[in-house]
Amino acid sequence: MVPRLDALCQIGKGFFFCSNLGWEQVRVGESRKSRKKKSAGRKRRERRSRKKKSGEKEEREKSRGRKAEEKKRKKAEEENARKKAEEKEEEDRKRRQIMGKELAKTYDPKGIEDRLYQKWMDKKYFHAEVDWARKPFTIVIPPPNITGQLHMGHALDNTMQDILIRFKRMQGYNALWQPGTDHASIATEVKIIEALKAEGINKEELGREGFLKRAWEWRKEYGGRIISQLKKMGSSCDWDRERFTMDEGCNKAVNEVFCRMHEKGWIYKGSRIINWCPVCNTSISDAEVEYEEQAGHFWHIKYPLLEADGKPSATEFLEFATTRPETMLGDTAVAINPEDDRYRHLKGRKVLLPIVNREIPIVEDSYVDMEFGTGVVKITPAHDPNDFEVGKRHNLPEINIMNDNATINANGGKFEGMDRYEARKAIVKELDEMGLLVKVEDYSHNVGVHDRCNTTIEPLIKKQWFVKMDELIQPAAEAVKKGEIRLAPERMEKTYFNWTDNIRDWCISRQLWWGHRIPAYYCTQCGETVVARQEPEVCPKCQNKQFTQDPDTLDTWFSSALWPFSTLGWPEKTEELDYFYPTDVLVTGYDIIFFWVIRMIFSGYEQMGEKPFHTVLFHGLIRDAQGRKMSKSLGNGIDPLEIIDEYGADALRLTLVTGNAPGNDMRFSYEKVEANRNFANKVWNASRFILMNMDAGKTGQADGSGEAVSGAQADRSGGAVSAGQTGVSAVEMADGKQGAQSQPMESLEPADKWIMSKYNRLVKEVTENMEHFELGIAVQKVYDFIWDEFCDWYIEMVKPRLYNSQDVKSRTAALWTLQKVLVGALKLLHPYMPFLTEEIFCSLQSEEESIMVSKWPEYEEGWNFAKEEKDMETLKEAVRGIRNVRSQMNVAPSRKAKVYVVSENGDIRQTFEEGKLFFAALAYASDVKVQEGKQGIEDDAVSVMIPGAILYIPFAELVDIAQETERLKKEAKRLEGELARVNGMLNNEKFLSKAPEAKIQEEREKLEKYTKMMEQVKQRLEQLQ
RNA sequence: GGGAUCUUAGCUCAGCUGGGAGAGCAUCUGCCUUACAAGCAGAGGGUCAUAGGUUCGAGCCCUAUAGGUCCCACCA
Repeated sequence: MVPRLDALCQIGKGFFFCSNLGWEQVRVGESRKSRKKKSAGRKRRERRSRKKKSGEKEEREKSRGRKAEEKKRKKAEEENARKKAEEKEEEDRKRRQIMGKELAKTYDPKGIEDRLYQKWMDKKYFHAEVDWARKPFTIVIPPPNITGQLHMGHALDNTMQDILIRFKRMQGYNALWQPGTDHASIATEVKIIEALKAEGINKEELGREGFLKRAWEWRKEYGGRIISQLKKMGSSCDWDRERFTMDEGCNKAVNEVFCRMHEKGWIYKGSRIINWCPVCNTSISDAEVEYEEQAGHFWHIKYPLLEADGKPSATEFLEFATTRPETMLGDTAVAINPEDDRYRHLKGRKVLLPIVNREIPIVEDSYVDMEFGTGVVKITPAHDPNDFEVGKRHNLPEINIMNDNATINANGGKFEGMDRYEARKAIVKELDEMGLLVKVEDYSHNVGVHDRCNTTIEPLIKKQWFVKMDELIQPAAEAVKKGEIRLAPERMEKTYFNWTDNIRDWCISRQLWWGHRIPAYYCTQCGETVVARQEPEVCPKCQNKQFTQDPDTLDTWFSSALWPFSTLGWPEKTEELDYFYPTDVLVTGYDIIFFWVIRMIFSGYEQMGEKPFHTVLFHGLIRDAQGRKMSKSLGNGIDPLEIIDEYGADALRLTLVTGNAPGNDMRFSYEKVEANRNFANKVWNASRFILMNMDAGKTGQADGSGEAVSGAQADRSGGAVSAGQTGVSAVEMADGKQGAQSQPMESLEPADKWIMSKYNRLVKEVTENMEHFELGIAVQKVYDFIWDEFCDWYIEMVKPRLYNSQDVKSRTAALWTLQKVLVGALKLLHPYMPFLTEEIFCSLQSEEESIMVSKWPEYEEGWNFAKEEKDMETLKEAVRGIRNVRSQMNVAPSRKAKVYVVSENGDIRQTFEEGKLFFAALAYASDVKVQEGKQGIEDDAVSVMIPGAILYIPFAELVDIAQETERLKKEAKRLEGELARVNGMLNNEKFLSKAPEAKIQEEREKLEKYTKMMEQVKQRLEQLQ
């Protein structure tokens, strides 16, 4: 039966509830209050219908945009200037439509994001050209795989890079973010093979040529996907410079490096034991092997000792245990520790390898651990890395018993053709029958698997190309030791040194087709190997003219290692290379320190003679809400694009970089994104408020869209007098375009100076944090400033001034400050939330065409106002105190009450006088009386203590004297505690003699403050009695 | 086996060089106050894993212990 309406079905991660209203998605495991749920559902419905409308509008806007584009092209040369103005006007108009009207009460990133990104692209803001007059700042992108889809890891990585690059760009650096993609040799090849399989084609049938053709087609089809996804994130990469690890230039770089290192003797071909993946049919490097705990068995086996007459003993055996009995086919010795007394008598004797019937020696090697098992080890040099070493030391033969697909080869005698696990069974069975199997234990051990396909790797001896590491690694280790390259967080250095100190030669050849072909050529006649940049013409040995190229390709990380300079044009001597290299910061996950970071560093030093970057900024993994790794197999991955679609790119970006220390893993949750989306909305609304008040002045004037003002505005601008005079932008004022108002300082009120002072310090701190790569801390400060200080306090303080059309000067100063601080805060926020900030910025002012190329705010000594800061804190404390008391007594905000401020301190009285207007509004006061004594105040008024003043609120019918006394006693107790603490410190001679003077002074001031307050409380208590 | 890291409010985590414990979410109370209910105002909630030590002073530095996570090496 086909489910109709109201059917519940599961698709992907979420449940979709199908009703005749449409589809609603409710996330699993979400616990919400039903009230909230309902309202959220309503909201969603509203949003949907809104979306629909704006979708239509978008279409209209788009087609309008297209027409404008065409016109633009025609008139381009002659009317450039005029058109620019027109464009701007059009943009402003659109924006006003969105922001000014009631329907835009919430920030909707849809439509805005794509439009702005297109604008940035059109204006070429991302593009960087060599310019010696300016300082460069360069980041090379960790090239995403062409097989890839954007996942949360990319999202984090690229957000961090974009934040840094936008920050530096605004600071005036010539910022280049060099983008590109990685051919990802094995990962891509595996995927193509899968795709071919689905078509019933196998790789060998297709042949190398055909396969590569397919691979390039693949690249064409999927290579661009992740790029377009990065654009959705807002990444400001210089797309004109996009590169690919297998493009012509990178190819050239790879060949050049290979040849140079070969000439130096640092690349060599040799027979070594390597990690072989029998499924991918290729060798892989040590770094590509992962260890997995697997339940297996421990087979205890004994080999008979050989008697003097060459016959196997029936009584003497050598017993040992193994996890891979099948490898016995390749055993060429049995080893004991030379110190082992138990086997002293066996030195020099031989054992008979059963089944194979091969005589093999007993060798002595300190590698054998006497404590472990029986202290006897079978030695299979061809199939175990340790045994290989032992074999080399004792000149043992290496017998390879396996084919490349992990079946037994001819050396395995009758087991030939069997799979390794089949052979294992058969051999164990046979040994058991021969009475040579002592016992079988369950055993859990680590098994090496290929990180790409999870196949158990097989150590094999193969001829492969290697990079000799011991010398190459030295400058790389030194660089970090000396601090020439800084790893952040610092602890990553230990991981780094762990690798440099234990480096082994790097196996770089892969038996794959998709990748850089090794530039080694073999003479078809004499077999001579020639490594050259191009195919040689004649064999230097036998003059033959025919060659075959080495069929192998290079490890994919070989080309990635050259990325910081190959993308800038190396090996050509380009100006870019001169100018942008060394790059500045590399941002990446700590999981590829070994794969990539170290290899870039030694390649940089070796090829360029210089570091590739001065700082590596590491980030952690993004986990799911339960703390699990996001993975395909678990199906717990969250698609960043879905998040962008629902909450906007800015909210996602902010989520990824806040509340998380550098290098630490992070749990991803929808709640966090939601909170940040809410912040975007907060910024949007604060801006909308300011914009409305600016526009209030302009309505009725030139602005044609003036009739669309909201009700709120209409109410306020009722007095047409003020309007025309106060419609002023911050930029206009700051630039002195408003005559006398060009010196706003004089007209600023204490509240204005307070927020300016706070803002000024914010600029300083945020800039410092960002320069130290403390991205999370920096944005947290901006967030707190905007929400807590600017919105919750300053905007509220200033409202009465904005609504009062009589005092033009005061209103103008408030507007100027609002705009100045908002624009500044938006700039600080821009690297994190580029879309939102750009959209608002362009609406707020008409001078600069984009926030992303505007100037980063600077700290200014002249904007510090210590006195105003202190005074405002006093007022805030008074407001909080009153709100607190009212809340405790359950007084509705609509019920205003008179407030008396009593203080003997003239300065404090003045502060309250000056702030009277907003103080009354914030403290729900019908009237504020500031006085020295307590004349006219009823005894039963509620009192609030702040340092230096007592506030009285006469709430006669509400006040319960007993309750009030109780409250004051509580306060007294709290103060008592504080006083005890401060006195404890100040009476401690050691503290006085050793603590810094500033700290002592601080405590003294506190003592004074608390003492005063204590007096006030006591006084008041007496009055109440 | 070697190393790193974490343990802070009910949950997720900040807390930079030691100087009176913070945020978001959740909870409770009151508010549709003319920017924002995706909001406003207020409140509750923590022996900063445990035990020692250094210091006038420790969430922060040192040592040990317990538990979690991760990396490296690898057990034949």
